[in-house]
Amino acid sequence: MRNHGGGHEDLRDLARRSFGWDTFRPGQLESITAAVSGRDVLAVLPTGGGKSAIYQLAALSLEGPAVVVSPLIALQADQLEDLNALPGVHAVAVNSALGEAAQARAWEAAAAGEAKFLFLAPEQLAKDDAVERVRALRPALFVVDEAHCVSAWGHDFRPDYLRLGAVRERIGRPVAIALTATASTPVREEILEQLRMDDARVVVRSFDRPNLRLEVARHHGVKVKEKAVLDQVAALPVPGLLYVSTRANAEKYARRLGERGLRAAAYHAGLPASERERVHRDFLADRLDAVVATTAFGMGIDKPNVRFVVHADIPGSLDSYYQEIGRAGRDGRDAVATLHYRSEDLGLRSFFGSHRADEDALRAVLQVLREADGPMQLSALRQRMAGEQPGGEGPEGDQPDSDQLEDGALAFSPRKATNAVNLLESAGIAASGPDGILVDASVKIPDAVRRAVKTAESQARIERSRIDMMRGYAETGGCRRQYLLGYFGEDLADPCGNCDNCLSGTVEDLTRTEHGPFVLHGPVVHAQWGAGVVMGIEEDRLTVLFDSEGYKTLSLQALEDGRLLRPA
DNA sequence: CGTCCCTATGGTAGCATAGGGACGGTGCACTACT
Repeated sequence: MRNHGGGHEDLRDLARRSFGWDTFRPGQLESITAAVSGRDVLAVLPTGGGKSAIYQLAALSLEGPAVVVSPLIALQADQLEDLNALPGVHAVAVNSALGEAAQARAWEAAAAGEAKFLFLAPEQLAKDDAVERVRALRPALFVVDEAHCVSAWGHDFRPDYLRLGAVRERIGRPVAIALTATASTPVREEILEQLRMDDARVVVRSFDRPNLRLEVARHHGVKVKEKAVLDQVAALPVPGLLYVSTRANAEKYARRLGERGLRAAAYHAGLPASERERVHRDFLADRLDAVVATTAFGMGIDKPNVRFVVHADIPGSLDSYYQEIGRAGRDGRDAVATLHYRSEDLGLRSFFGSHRADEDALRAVLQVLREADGPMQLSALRQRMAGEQPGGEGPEGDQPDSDQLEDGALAFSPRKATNAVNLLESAGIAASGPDGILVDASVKIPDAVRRAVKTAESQARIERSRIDMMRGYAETGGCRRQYLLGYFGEDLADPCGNCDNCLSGTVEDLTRTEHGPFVLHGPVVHAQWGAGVVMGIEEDRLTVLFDSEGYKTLSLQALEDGRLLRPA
C-alpha cells in the first residue's frame, strides 16, 4: 500500500493538508489504513484521541461519499461545522430539525457528488426512500459514530440501531467504521455482530485515566447520602458534573447547591430545548460551577477542565459509569470521580433494565411474516403492525405502544414492531438480507415465541449481571482502577495509588493472572452456563463472562474438584 | 425494586405511623393543531 491511495505517506500528506497535523495519535493510522484498504474497523479510542479524524481521513482518501450514522442531531451539527470548515470539503445532514426544503437540498448535494459526508440518525435509515437514496450514492464508507449506542439503545429504546447491519447490506455493503470511546468485551462483540463486521480490524487503546481519583462513599440512609453529596460538591474545586438517576433529583440537587452559593443548573430531557441549550453553553463557557444531570447530559461534551464527576446515584453498568467519569480531567490535571453508593439504589437500575418480551407483538410479527410471500421489508411490516393500509407510515411519537383495532387485531407502534423483529432475529427465527426479513416457517408460532422469550430472558440476565459488576466496583476492597480496567479487559499490574482503597493503605493486591488451571482472559466451560472467558482472578474467586448469562462470580473453593468449571 | 406522597387510622387534641398507589431514563421523527 505504498505510494498510492492510502499509503502511509499519502495519509500523512492528507493529514497535514487537511488538519495541519504532523503526527498521528495512537491507533489512528492503523485504523485509517485498514479502512482504506477495504477492511472493516472497530476503533475504541479515548475521547480526544481523534476518532473523527479516522473516518474523515479515510473518506477523503477514497472515492465516493461516507455515510455517517450519528445518534444525536446536535452531534451531527457539530461534525458538519468541523467538516465544512475544511477547505474543499462539503458535508450535509438529513434530519427532522431541517425543513423539507433543506432536506431536499441535502439529498441533492449528496446525489450530485458535491457532499463527501452525509450524516443520518439510524431512524432515517428505517425509511425505504432514504435507504434507496443512500444506495444510489454508492457510498465508500458506512460510519457508525458512538457505536456503543448499538448495544446500549438497540435492544429497546432505539431499535433502529439493531437494523444497521441489514441496512448496510441494502446499500451495497460499504466498508464499515465503528467508533466509540467506551466498549467492554461483550459490547465490542455485539457491535461487530450487529453491524455484520466479519474479520474487522479491532483497534483498542488503553482505558486508563491515571489523573482521575476514584472514590466510593458508602451510605445507608437516603438523607445521609444526600447531605454527603452536597457537602462534597460544595467543597470541591469547580466546575464539575453531578449525575443523578431521576429528573426530580436533578432539580432538587441543583436547588440545594444553589442555596449553598454554587452556580448550579439541572439538566434532563424534560426541560425545554432552549433551557438545555443554555445550560450546555453556560457550562462550556465556565458560567456554571456544576451541572446536575441525568444521563441526558454528556454525549459530545468535550470540556477540558471538568474537575469532578460525582454520582449521587449509581449507574446501571460500568460501561455507563466509565463513560460518565471520562468527562472529568480531560486536560490531564487532577480530577475526582466519586460514587455515592447505597445498595438500594440498584433497585431503580434493575427496573430500568427490566424489559420483558411482548408476546403479543411477537405473535403478530410472526403471523405477518408468515403470510408474506417471501422476504418483507421492515417498513412494510411496521405499516401492517400499525394496522394501516400500505401507503403511509403511522406516527411514532407519543402514541400508545399497542391498541385494539376495529377488526379485533392489535396495533403496535413501530418501536414495538421493530423490537419484536430484532428479538426474533436474535433468537435465530428470522433473518434479514437485502430483500427484507425472512422467517423460518418450519418453527411453529408458539415455539418461536417461546424461543424469543428465552432469548429475551438471557438478555435480561446479562443486563442484570452488568449491574452486579457495577455493584462489585462499589463494594470491592481492592484497587478500584484494577477492577475498572479489568472489566474492560485491561490488566493493571499494580494497585494504582490513586483510588480510595489504595490511599487508605488497606488495599490488598487481589488480582492475579492465574490460579490453578485458570488463566486470566482464558476460555472456560461451565457445566450449566456453557462457554465463557475469565475476566478476573481474585484471592478467593473468579469472575467469568458467560455468553448467555453475562458476568458471574464463582468461589474458587467451589471449583476445586474441577467438575463445575474447566478451561476450554 | 425503592421512594414519595397522599390518605386513613389511631387514640385523643396535635401528630405518629401504616398502607396503597404512582412513578422512575435516554431521542429520533411525525402529526395535528395553534
